[in-house]
Amino acid sequence: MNETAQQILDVAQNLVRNRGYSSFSFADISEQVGIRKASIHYHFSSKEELTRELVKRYRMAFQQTLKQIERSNSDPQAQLRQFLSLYRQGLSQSQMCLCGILSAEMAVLPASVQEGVRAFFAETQTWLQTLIETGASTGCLQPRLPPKDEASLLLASVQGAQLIARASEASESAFDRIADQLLASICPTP
Amino acid sequence: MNETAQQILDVAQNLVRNRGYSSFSFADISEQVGIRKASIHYHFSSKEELTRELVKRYRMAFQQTLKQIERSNSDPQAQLRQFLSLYRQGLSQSQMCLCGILSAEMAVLPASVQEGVRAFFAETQTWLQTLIETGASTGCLQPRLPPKDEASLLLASVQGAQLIARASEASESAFDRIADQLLASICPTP
DNA sequence: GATTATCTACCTACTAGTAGGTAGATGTCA
DNA sequence: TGACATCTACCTACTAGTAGGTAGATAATC
Repeated sequence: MNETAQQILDVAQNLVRNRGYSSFSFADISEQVGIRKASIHYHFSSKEELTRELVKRYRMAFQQTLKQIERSNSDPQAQLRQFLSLYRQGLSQSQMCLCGILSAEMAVLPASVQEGVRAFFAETQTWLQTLIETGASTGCLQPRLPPKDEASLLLASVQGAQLIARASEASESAFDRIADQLLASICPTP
Repeated sequence: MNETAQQILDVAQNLVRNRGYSSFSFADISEQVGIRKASIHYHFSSKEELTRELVKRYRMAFQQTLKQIERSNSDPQAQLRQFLSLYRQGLSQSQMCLCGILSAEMAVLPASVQEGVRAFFAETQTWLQTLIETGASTGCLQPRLPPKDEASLLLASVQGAQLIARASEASESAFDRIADQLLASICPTP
């Protein structure tokens, strides 16, 4: 994948995270990248393929980030905090998670893209679940729900926060207090 | 507003809650209602007006439901439980809240529709906040966050749960456990 | 080294199809 | 007769995608 293809994906990612799948067009991309609409088809044969590659790249980058979080924090509590800050970042740019906004449009996505989105959520939920299980076994964390449900709650909360941020003044500071509360609810009470 | 207009809104609401604003068309509505595409324009001059009316009707119905919840439960805790069950219902039909899915597409909505969506979130958050404040003052509830933040957390969680339900197997039973946990976190510990 | 062929990355010009929307005729009641 | 509701037939603007071509870099052959 060459530089132009990467640039196309970069632009597409911004467009999707702002407007969604149905509302981004080859014309939009062509304008921002500075090549003709038809030339996009040289790099990606269809909108489906482009979006499939976009989700694939996003998933890989996200997994890399999660691995990075693991490496730089031995403490599960700190890892969780850093995970939450990932979503706070998106929120502060009023951008949703790519797979979050795609999830809202699930019904109109090509099957192959749906698959990628589902995989993203499975991966992310598994990572959170494992983290919580590890933390629970060492006593760093004290989940009140089964780790799987605790992971669901965390994921739903951060995705929901990004979603409603576009329509309510759920400010960044509110996100911070909510994140603290979410953390507190699975950390051992001192 | 006559019967046909109501029927158009009914169909439109289902379409939007499944596919979103950009992906529903007059052709879809015409097919399901059984009238010609052009005839829709007799009832609603534009897509913008149709969606504006749709959001307006949804907000009014939602406020009515909230009032109904107040009337049938004196206990704030029970009211909260019923509010959560409202969102569980949507989830079990894999339908998002109308304003939830519209929020994801905020950037491409006509200004007048954006306004309605923002109003919905303001109203709903206010209702939750007032409920929590009332519960706190009578001791029925013991919020750990400022009522406003607690309301944000609840709203973000239920909206997020509906969002990710489309792409992950966050089952209804998971929602129930999460709802219980959310309730437990603002109820006095016995 | 020059010729030939192939490949890369783009272009212009077009297609079929769909979007929301409009004008004006037609039917259907009270 | 007149208001209401729906129709046919159309429009413009835009969508993803295609056909066919081109300049220039790269590789293969003589």
